[in-house]
Amino acid sequence: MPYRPTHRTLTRQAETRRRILDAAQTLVIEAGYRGAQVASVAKRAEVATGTFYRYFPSKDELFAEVFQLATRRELERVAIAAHRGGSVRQRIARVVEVFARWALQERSLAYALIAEPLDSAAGQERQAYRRGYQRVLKGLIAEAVAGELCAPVDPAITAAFVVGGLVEAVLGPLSPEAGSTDQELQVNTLVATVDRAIFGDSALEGSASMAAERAMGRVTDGSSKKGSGVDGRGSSPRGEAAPASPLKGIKPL
Amino acid sequence: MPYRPTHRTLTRQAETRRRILDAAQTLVIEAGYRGAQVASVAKRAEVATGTFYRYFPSKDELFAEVFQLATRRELERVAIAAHRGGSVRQRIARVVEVFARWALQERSLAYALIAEPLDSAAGQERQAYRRGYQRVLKGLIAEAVAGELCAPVDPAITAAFVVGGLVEAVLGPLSPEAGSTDQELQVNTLVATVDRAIFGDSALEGSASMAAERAMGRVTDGSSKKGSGVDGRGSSPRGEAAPASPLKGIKPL
DNA sequence: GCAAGAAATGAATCGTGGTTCACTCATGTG
DNA sequence: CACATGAGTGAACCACGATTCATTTCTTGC
Repeated sequence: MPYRPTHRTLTRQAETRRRILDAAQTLVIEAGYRGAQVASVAKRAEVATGTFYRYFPSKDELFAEVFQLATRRELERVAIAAHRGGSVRQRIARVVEVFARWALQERSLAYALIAEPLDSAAGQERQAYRRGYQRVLKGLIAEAVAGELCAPVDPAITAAFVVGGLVEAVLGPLSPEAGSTDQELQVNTLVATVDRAIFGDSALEGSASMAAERAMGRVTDGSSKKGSGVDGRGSSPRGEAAPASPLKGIKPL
Repeated sequence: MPYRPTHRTLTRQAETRRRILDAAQTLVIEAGYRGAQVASVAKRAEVATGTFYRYFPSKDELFAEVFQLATRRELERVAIAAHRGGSVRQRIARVVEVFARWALQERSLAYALIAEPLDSAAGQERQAYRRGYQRVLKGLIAEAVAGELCAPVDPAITAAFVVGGLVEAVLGPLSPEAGSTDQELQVNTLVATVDRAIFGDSALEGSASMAAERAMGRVTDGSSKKGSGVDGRGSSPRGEAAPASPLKGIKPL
């Protein structure tokens, strides 16, 4: 009975599998899901396209796994942030902080993971992050409502609102210039905004992450006028209170 | 010089053009952009595919126009809501209300217009709505900040946050069951949430739309416990304050 | 070294969907 | 009516990208 996979062989195969997964993730980060064709992934992993199908049944399966790995890793961090001690309010602030910091840091991956348009594909899998994140927030908000720490808002709707808001605010204009803004400041702004959306504007009590307090401190700081320098992109020179036609950029026709 | 288009001919051509546009919009509403291939549009408009290219240079151009028409129509309504009298706070509430009500009513169109993943295509055009809507809110928020009616938040970031939040909260789970929730209630909840996110939780003063006040009134209504019946989808039976693992639905692997 | 499989390969295949084009039909003009 | 020219047609074409498969190249056990 000639041939039976030996240890060395199995090891090499495992390595190949990992190489393909890595190549896929790298490509997603560099070029988005759209730029990650099977051919490119295979090339990057230094195998032939045919070999790819020896390790994965389809492209979808591959990316389902890629997204799952990244998603799981990140959701775990968020979950931890949600459970480490402190008041609900502090925990919410921490969760937002963890998310915002990660998204700003690993912008490309975060974008591919939760914001990039991908029609069919592993789209289902991809939504796991959003859903999971929403679930964490929903739990925290429900806890706050139950403890009468905030107005009796609907946890599900509010959680959805917050997640959508964060994603848009952080990843919305995925313009070329990435580090154009003071990250720290942006994170604090978002923490404060979420805090206000859920708890209103009474001052944050405890300590812990302090992020919210810091940002809100800026707020009561009489020196600031508005605009505050954080702009998301150096768009309009002034945050004019003027109407600013919403139809700009839309051809009259 | 034989032949020169007569009036009747020109009229018929204009009609054909409109038929194609209508067919395209209808298809987008019914099947999303993905289900709107040139062949389908042509068939629906009762012309041959070749004829289509006699009226539009490309599929992209067609949908750019389709999106533009819908976008412009809707943005105008929002802009009007933003300018009709009342305090800034009231106007913001009205803008949110107009948006939310429209999105809930014309769910499919709204989804295709601002939430459906569409990779390349007329994607640029499509973003016009989001951007325009953001611009309106940014203006209003800047006005509020200038008048010191709210904390000196960053108008751009806050506007992005609000738009993203609304889109997610209204169109996020575009599940089959559309009218599963009390629309009015959902609108009020959102108006209240946005109001809180921008102005904190002091009571809304004026009158006008009153939507926010109504929703906030519910809030101080001692009878409601939490959950409030509005859930976005009949997910978990109870909005348990418990952790609720965020990793649910993600295979261990 | 050698035969029996397994693994790797990449060119060919297939499906999808936008775009073209050779042709027919309709409509004006003299 | 006869002809010129635009309009309409739909089958063919093309690009792109996932998947397959006949062929070649290892691996293993003797």
